[in-house]
Amino acid sequence: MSSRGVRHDSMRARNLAVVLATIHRSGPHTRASLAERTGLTKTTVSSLVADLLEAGAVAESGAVRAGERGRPGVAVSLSGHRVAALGLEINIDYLAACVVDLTRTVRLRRIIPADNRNSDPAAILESLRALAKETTAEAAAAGLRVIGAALAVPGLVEGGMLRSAPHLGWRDVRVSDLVDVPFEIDNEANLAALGELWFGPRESDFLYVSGEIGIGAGLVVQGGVFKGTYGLAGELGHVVVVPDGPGCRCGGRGCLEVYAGQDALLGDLGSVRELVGRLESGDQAALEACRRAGHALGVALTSAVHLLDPGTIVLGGIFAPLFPWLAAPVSDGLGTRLAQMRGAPPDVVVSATGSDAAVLGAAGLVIQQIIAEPAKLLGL
Amino acid sequence: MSSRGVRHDSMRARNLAVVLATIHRSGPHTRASLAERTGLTKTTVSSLVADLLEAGAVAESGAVRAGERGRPGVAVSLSGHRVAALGLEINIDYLAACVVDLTRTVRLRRIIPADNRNSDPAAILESLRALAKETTAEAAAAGLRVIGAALAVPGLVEGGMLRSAPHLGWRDVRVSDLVDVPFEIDNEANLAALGELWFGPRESDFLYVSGEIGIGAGLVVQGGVFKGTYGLAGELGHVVVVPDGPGCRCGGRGCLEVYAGQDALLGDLGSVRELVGRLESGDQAALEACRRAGHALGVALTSAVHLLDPGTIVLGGIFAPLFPWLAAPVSDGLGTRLAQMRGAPPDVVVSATGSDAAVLGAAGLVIQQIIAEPAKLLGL
DNA sequence: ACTTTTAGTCCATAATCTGTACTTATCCTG
DNA sequence: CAGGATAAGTACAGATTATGGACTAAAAGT
Repeated sequence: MSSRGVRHDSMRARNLAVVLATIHRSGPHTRASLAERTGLTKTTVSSLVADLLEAGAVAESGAVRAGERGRPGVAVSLSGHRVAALGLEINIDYLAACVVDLTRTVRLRRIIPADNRNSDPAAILESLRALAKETTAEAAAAGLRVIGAALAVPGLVEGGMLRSAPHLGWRDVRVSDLVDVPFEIDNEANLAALGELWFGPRESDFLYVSGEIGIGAGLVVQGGVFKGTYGLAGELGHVVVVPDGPGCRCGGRGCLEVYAGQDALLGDLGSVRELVGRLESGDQAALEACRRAGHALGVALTSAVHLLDPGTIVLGGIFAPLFPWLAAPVSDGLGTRLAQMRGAPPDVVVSATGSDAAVLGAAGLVIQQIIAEPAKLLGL
Repeated sequence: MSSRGVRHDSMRARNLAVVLATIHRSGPHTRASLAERTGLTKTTVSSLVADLLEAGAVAESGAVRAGERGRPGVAVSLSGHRVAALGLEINIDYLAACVVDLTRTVRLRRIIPADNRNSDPAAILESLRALAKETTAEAAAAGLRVIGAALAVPGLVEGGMLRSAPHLGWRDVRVSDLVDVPFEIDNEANLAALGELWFGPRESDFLYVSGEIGIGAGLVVQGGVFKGTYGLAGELGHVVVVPDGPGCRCGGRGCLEVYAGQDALLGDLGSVRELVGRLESGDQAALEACRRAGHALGVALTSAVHLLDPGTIVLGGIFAPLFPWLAAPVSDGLGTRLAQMRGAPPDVVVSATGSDAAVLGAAGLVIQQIIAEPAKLLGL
């Protein structure tokens, strides 16, 4: 809770952020239109823009004629050529890194396949450090200064510490000294949801459903992920579908995960790719498995919609490739169950960012912080 | 989205709010301790406090000795003697009003019994206007200036307009000219949740469950109610308990409301009071009805906890008097279902504000706005 | 060429906060 | 009980930042 008073320097910091955020939200602006938008005077805006130019956050990009007459303004837009953010990801079977510039353009992408199940944290983190160093150097060669980084991990994060990552077999791992710029760590599902927000075609608030071995969900609202009191919100996989159904590893019964988790969907099959193959060739057992999962997903999402009221539902993770077969049963379930309560049920759409969502979200998180607090991160 | 720049006057407005909020959150402070807390200088704080004193928002209340030695400071605390807020409520069988001062002390309370089912909006609003006028006058007689009002209604509110209130039989009613101070209108369940926050013993975030004819819930997080994209969040009553259970008026099947709504609980009985009587005398049918409802509530709340992760669950509305019989089945259900996923399930407690929650929440909303923007509402 | 219009800058002024010095009030010590 | 130590609160000059009107710049229309 920010209970700090506003001093002169924080006033200026705030105004720098307001100007930068305005450019970020609604594209290139002239100083004059920025002044109108922000309610500041042209003089003040000029001075703020001068600082942002010097810091490399924005660039002038040619003349714009606003009305019919008069001197044309100079467009000021985000600069994609000076500062950048590093996104990192540790997952079950790979390490990934990406560099994203201020305009949210992906400038670099690296993936190292690896088997990280039940692995030694120290060794993996050493590889990740090397990857980060290499990627940062490559970015520097392209003229980009990496000024912040974030890491996505498949586990529960609390206070900058990885509390537990069951699939990696890690517990209470502190990740530090990974890079020599400000650094953050967050849950993969949360960051994937943000990746979809910033790198997908999303506009309004939505619920990102991430099917993996478990099923998670990230509610994106007002540009952030809703986390709950203990950071445990969004456990869609354990929403009750059948109150006295089969037992689940969580201790409950009839959870969504039992019906639509990766194990339930794949059955004897080895991979999602294999399942898609079967589905494409019309295999009845595979089609039936998808129908059942879709139905259960529809029931769980009905509860989620009543509680969270998201504008859109985005299916990601392994649900993305299965979307053609899941969409109908899910939408139908939502449609009939929600019919009377609201004009129309939320749209159910497929994730646009696919398996890159989490790394991109990590880099995007840093970009968002730069735009929210340019003075702090750009040293103004 | 506040994209306005900070000017000199908004800097001062913000600092007035910071000082007032600090006093509000952590009790009386001396100017010196306010300076330390807010990061402002003693000089600035003195000047801000002078303005707040003049506006009647705070009062000096005697000396405090902070350490062992030195000049004692003067305690500055919220003033309960100058400005106040008016809370109003329209419900099925009454109109209510209350006046609350800045310290959130209830100074006045009025209830007019009435049968408002399928009523004429104009007539009811006329009674309410009279009630508001009367109450404001009475407050004035006690030296309190009412500087804002809010109204709680049992229905869906959108953009300052009452879209629909099924139990009143109202649709698209615009409420205006009710009082001659800034005025707001909001949903009864939301305001009841806030009432519990501000007038009950709550500290952290919680989920307020309001049992009425339907079952609503308000998730209180960071001092506000989470509303969702279309303001429809918190419909706990239609969370799916049994996917192919009996049909519900919402179009779904097996919703919580079917098992734990007022109709399901009361059965042939006429009122909650009657049900409580039966329960107290050990009536088996009544006990069984409560057990069933409690079990269903436990299932629905399990889903809610997985999605929303509230720290505490507060049972209000008709669930409050039934709490002794509901608590065990609800807690047991949550406990077994949530066992593996988290250290402990959220506490399930009874509402402390009872049926006053909504009017109090309405008045509290205004108080909160005064504290959040003193410059605006106190004319500084 | 002259007017109109809009963009952007200059500079004196205004609003607000800061920092140091000062006054006030209390307790402690000898 | 005088003198010192300590802390609260105030006064005032100074620093920072935004404002507002005047000014310059660049384009279009006449």
